[in-house]
Amino acid sequence: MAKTTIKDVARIAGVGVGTVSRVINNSNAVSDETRQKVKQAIEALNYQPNEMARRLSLGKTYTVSVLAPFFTRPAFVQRLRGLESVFAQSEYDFIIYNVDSAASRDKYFRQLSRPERTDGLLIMSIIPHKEHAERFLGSKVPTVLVDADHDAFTRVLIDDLNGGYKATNHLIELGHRKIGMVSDFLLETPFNYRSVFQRHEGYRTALKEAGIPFRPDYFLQCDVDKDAARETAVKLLTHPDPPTAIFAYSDTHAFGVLQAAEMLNINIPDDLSIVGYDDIELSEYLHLTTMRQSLFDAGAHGAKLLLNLITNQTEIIEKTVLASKLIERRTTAPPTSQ
Amino acid sequence: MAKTTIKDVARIAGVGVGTVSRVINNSNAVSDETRQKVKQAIEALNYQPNEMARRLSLGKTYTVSVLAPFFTRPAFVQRLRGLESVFAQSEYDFIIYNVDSAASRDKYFRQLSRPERTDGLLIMSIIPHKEHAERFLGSKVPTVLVDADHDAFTRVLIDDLNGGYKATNHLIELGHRKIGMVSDFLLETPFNYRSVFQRHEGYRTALKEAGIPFRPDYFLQCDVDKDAARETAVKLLTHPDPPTAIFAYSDTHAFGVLQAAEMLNINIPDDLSIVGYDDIELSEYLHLTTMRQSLFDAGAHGAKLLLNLITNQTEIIEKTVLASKLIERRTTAPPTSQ
DNA sequence: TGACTATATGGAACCGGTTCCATATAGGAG
DNA sequence: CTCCTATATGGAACCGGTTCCATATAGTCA
Repeated sequence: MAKTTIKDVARIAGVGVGTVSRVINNSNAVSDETRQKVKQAIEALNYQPNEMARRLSLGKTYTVSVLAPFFTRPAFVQRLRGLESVFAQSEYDFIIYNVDSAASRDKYFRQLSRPERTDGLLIMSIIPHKEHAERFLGSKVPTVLVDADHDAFTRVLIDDLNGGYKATNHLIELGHRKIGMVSDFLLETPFNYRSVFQRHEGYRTALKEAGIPFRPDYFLQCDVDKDAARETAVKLLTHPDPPTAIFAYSDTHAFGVLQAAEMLNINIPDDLSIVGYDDIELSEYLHLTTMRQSLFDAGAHGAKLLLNLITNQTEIIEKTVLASKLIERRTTAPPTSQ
Repeated sequence: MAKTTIKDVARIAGVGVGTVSRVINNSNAVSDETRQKVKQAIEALNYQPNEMARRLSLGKTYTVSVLAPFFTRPAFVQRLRGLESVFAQSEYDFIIYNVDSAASRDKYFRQLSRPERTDGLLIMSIIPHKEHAERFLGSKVPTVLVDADHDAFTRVLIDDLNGGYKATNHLIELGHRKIGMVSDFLLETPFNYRSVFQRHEGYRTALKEAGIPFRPDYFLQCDVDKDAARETAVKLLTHPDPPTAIFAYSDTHAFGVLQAAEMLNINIPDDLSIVGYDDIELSEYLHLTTMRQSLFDAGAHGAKLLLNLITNQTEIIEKTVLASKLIERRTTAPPTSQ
């Protein structure tokens, strides 16, 4: 059986194509009688409109593009779940573009900053440069940032500054004075993680308030990768004057630190306290004290904002900041020695 | 600036639209001279063809649909990574449809079994019923199954039968005779996980070969959910005659069992051995002995098969079976008591 | 009853590509 | 030099919808 088109329906129902179209989009005035005829014809032919023709005609893509670096990392997956829960209810498909290099980022930014390519853009954890930002704003593609800050865009943020502060302060309140941080790279990333800066900033603010000087030798940077974090943590823990507590940029980093401690026979939490960040699923198993951020909510909220932007074409820029919360488990305790 | 179309390019280059189209699709014979003129015009106008118009005209969607239940579970995410690595290189977008109920499965199956809706279908861990299978085959939408078995489709499988066998046999070789299994639901799922049956089958075969009778009271079923698994494991471990070893359907199940053991002060691996399945990232941290399956490879291979099917329209049905491999860590040991 | 208005409907034009077909031109063979 | 063929190219028709515009019909009011 050949594809059935709107013409077939019109013929069977004995009406014009315009009328069929009106029935499908239940728009305007169509008499009940005609509506019935058309609906029966649609039923009889098992007709479904061709999506591509519809999109071309309407000048819409009914597609939302999600740009995410390393979308399979636990924190991203949680946010994706949030996105999915919203987009699945809408008439928009969402396509994930995995950004794993500056080159792929630029390629996707170039391709997707055209309204004829996508109806909306959701960018995760990548701060657009000046050049990119101008392109997006000029192109009028509705854009929402999640976990990336830029004044010109509607965005959903986690209060990483406060989160970094609270994590560090928790260690200080337990009595720690020698507090290291294992961070993601502060400068050398093509993705401009805003959260890296902010958590670092919060860490330093907490130290400062407590009158603890910042020690560059206590602040090490490495990739979001358990093995890299383990090696980095080994360096920190074999320091001649090692810290008694470590704030890790992510739970993944924290797991590397845990592994390093295990290798070096350092007892957790007696000889070393660890605070992570994210509260991914895994963290509960490992009893990791960590900062919980509502990743699912951040994703879901970002998706809602984007759909709203698409339908309402508003110029209003919204900034939502979600809080993180300390979840105390078993990797932090007052320092024993010293 | 208004959208630039192929007509604008034709006008600027002083040629017809047909010629521009030929240059874009670098097809057929176009003289070098003309080709240059057109390319310059494209460059000058920063022209990019409208994807929707192209798709309508070609009668293709350039879209591949991925159906996955619970796509954020670790095992699925790993497979998705594999898919992404292949599709990103191709000209196809891939759209993920999250199947979380029989209703959503049926809805997506109905929608997507039309060639005008999608160019290809990749179904994960869902075995199509007779009715669905017929629909797909009739519709001629190229379809590949990953982790789901059906004679009529090209598919990528893990050898779960052998995997279940090897996992159980490992416990038997260590000297265990009282071996329980914490499984996913064998019957009550709308998704027909093939792997559930197969691992169960492998488990029973290994027992049988060792002359150990199957005990229904040692075989418990629950969702792929750490908390559910914990509760189920508690039941098993507070049995009057508890098993000395447990084979868990998934690593997620295994973590629930680990938690239950911790709650009940049962020592791992001295008082209880545990084997999981999947070898997700988390498993290494927890030193879980488990069956590693190459999830990434399964996804990547499935994607390649699908692209191949789309371009070559072959009728040949391929069946690929990937092996699982025992990774021995620290949750298995010979039984101490009895 | 006639004029005017509101409602319902058919169908052409359009969205922006691709492709087929007709035609023009150049080059080669006889 | 003429005829034939291969190559290059322009442009109409088409993909399958939506929407605007023109028209027909029914209903309202004086």
